[in-house]
Amino acid sequence: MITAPDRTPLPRSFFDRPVLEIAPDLLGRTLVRVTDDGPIDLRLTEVEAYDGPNDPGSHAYRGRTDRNAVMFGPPGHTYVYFTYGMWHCLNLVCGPEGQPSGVLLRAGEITAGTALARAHRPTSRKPSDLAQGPARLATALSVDRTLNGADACSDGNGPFRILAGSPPAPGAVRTGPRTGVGGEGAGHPWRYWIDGDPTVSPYRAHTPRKRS
DNA sequence: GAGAGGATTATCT
DNA sequence: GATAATCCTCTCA
Repeated sequence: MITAPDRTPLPRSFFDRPVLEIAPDLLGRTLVRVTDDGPIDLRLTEVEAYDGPNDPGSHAYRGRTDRNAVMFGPPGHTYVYFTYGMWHCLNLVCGPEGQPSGVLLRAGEITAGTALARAHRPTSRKPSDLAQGPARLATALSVDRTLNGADACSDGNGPFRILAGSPPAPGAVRTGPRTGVGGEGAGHPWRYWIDGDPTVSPYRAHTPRKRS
């Protein structure tokens, strides 16, 4: 007897907690991206926490700017930023309003709407790499800056919904240093993933770019 | 299979 | 002007 995953949407109160509680609790949940062409379901397998003003790796560490303003807003909204001249990354704003914390969605498994996701990412070679990495995830879900600040907890027709899903067994959740963050911020084990999941992006140590 | 390096632009100092 | 919460392609084994 297989029980269907819980498709109850998570309430906004889920995100109104300390970000270090929320991040591991998001693993195994299902993010539904509603596009004009149909919904795509993504089961989250890897996330990273960014703890606002206390976190040198956070975009909000140096205070509020036009780009990161959404992180200072109410929880349960999306924060989308553009990086490396080519890619978008998708975050969820956490914690009480005024405290700029967020969770970067690093990787996941497409569980429905696979054809749509493949259309967004035609270079993908196998199902497990459709959303293997933060920029790939955003590309597969057709996320760009027009979705910055979208409500992920709306019960109506919003572009996002997050379902309760099926959280992994506590022992299956691993933590470790974050990717791509150097300096003091590298010391915090604020990256969370589901152990052994093939969609988790491979760890790469922080490598400063060489000068040409 | 694994490692190195180029791509490309918004944002901040 | 430098940097960035990265990905893709090419090269070599």
